[in-house]
Amino acid sequence: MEKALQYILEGTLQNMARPPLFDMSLLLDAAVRLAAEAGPAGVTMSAVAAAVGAPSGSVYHRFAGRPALLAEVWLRTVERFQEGYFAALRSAPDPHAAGAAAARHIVAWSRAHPEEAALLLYGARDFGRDGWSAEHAERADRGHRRVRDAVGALARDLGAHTPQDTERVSLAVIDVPLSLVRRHLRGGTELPEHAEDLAERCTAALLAG
Amino acid sequence: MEKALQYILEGTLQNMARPPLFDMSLLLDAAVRLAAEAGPAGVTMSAVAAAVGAPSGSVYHRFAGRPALLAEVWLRTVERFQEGYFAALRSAPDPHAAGAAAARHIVAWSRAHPEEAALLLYGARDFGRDGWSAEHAERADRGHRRVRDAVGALARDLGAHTPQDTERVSLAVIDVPLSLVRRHLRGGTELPEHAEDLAERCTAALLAG
DNA sequence: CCCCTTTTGGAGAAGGCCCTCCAATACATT
DNA sequence: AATGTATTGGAGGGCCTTCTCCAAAAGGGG
Repeated sequence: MEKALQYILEGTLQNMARPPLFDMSLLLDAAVRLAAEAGPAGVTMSAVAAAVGAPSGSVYHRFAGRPALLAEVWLRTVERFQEGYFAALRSAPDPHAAGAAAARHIVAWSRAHPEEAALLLYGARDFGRDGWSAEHAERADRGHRRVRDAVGALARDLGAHTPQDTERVSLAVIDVPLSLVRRHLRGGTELPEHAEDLAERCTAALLAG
Repeated sequence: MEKALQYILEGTLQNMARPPLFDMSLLLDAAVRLAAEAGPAGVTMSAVAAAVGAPSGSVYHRFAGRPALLAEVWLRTVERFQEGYFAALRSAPDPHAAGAAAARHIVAWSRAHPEEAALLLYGARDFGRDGWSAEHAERADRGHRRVRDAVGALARDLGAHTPQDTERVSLAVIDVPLSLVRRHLRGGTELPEHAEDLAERCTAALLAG
């Protein structure tokens, strides 16, 4: 009865069907693992299937093709990250405090989700963005705009006037913390305990200077 | 006669042979172009051959295989970049001035060599470093150590004591300027005129703070 | 117990890529 | 002109990947 309700909510009226053994999130989890290990090139349809023990048909049942799979794994990761990132950016009325929270969030989230963070260090282009469907491209654009607007608002709160000022704020609250993460993830070492402190300090220096 | 001298200097004694139509640097140039367009995955042996109109045999005559080609294109690019980078780091006795020069060099070099700069935004791992020969791995290690030592020396001149201080200096003179380049190269826009100024300013803020 | 639907399980075609191999070639020297 | 050598030019095998297709399976609802 509860299952039925769930199916109705999802739009599946009529009769019930065989429950999935390999659902979308399971396949995406495997794709994340593969991408973290060997980069986007390692995310092949057959590798994902093999990673979860599924036949290739099941992968194609969930995703229209490799471009769709790459788009979904990239977008899910970015959107999961952004969820907390926007919250951090709005966590304080003082823009300096908000910037510090944003910087800490990037480092803390990457420490908690190292494999997904490894994905963020690539770009949508590396995940075949040029071949994505219009819907996937639109999702990516929407996320991109949201970040741009949020950082732009922060820059205004900080008294930024020129495009250079805005770019400096972007570097401070996005690129510098990400660089810190990249430095350790690429080096194979874990993020040290003080990484959040260092990120916050660098961000503050950039916002001030 | 001059050719003979050149051959002798290169160690080719004995008889002269057919001059190459597709030499190593020509093939590497094509590989750089391909990597800038489609990432390391786009650098296939057949794509490089097709890009210069050579038969695949000529590519294999120069490179033992795809891992060797990827290693050479990566190492040549990194070493070309480092050449000027070390000079900039040593261009002034004052460490703040040296850091500023280093930051400006990263941006200026990337503007002058956008395709090679696009390579630098990846990592050796993306170019298959795990499968490189011992010689190629050693070349990569040597370059890595030289950078580490040079930045470490700069950090000492700046009075850095803790590992965090050194890491902050690395961020200032390497990662922040690179992030600025990445931001524009990935966005498809050219580096603006003021990019060097912005990089220098950000680096100075990080070195101070 | 039967029905309906989704999902599984896997075979196989098509195409791309890595790499090998070898005869033909072109050229500086003698 | 003859020689010796590095290089070209390209055919082809083996492997991996993407993608299609379809019969069999599985399970909730009537």
